[in-house]
Amino acid sequence: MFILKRVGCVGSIMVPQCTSLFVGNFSACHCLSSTKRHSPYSSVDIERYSSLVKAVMSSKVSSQTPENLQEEDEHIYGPVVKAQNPSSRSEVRVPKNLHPFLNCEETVETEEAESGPPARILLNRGKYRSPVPSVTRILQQTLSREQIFYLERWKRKMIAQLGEEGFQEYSQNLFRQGKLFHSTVEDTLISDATSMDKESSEKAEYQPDVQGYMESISHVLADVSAVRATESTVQHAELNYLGIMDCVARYRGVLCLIDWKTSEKPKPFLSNTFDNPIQVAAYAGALNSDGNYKYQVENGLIIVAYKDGSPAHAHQLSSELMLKYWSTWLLRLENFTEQSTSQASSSFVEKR
DNA sequence: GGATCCTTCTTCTTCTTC
Repeated sequence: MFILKRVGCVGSIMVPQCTSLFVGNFSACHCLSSTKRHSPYSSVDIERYSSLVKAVMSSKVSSQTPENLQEEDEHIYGPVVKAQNPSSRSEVRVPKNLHPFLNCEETVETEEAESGPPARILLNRGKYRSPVPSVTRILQQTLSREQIFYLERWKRKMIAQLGEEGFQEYSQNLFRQGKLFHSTVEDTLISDATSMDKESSEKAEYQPDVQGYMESISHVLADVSAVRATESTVQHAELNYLGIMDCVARYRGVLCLIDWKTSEKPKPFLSNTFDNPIQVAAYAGALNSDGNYKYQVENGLIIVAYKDGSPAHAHQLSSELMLKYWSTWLLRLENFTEQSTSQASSSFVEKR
């Protein structure tokens, strides 16, 4: 098989640059192309230029072959992760335990008093790792092979650019900005909820690092009302997981579980947000089963804020979408549980 | 004071033709 890579120009002669398989067999390649249509190659005096063609092909200008490209890729990005075959991909996996998203025993009570400061239930954990895993830990430990591959590749690229220390600094800075942004949003929401004069906070001065992000979400904040909870712990007793949700409030009149995000890249589509919708569904499902909250949520909202102040993207998750992501969450939870049990049993065997 | 936990982010691209 001959693979035509690109057409280069040498002097006034058009020379097809093929992979190494092509070298020394110009006529065969020529025949392939001439069967389709009359091309400029047909007028090339093959005998006369064969040495030139060989010289060009053996030069170091284009020494790439599929073999060394793969080698190079493996060196830079690690071994190739093969995509799933279409038949297995089309199979729709359904969680074994299709737990309801809404707690049917409780009535969906959303009309209760919505004034006063928002609830904030702090995480109260023991001294050592609790047997209840968190949403973040579960999502991190059940990433797909594809996600792990792209994340690792990105990390290697960044380290190549910034160096190990530079990358550490860069990551820490992203986390620091994210945390600062979250606490600033929370402060703003609490002060808006407790203050009668909402206008005053709209002209607030923020720390330079979050000024752009706050500007970015200003149009979203204008649509947020009746904040019921901020940075509050939710726990699903039956499914055994917990987490800290960002916010519950009305967005354009609809009660939503809101997750604030910062991003360097624009994320105009929900698909750009990776596992964020699953995270939101996981928190909402936990909240709906958690007796500390006297209401339930059926909708979600992911707000992606940008440092340059450009308008944040707001991805609203309808109740149908939330159910879809709830189902995905249940699968991830199942995977996590299976992993934990197999790890526990293997360490038990090792100890014995 | 030290250790631990939950978060905070990061991925989905690369060349052919006008």
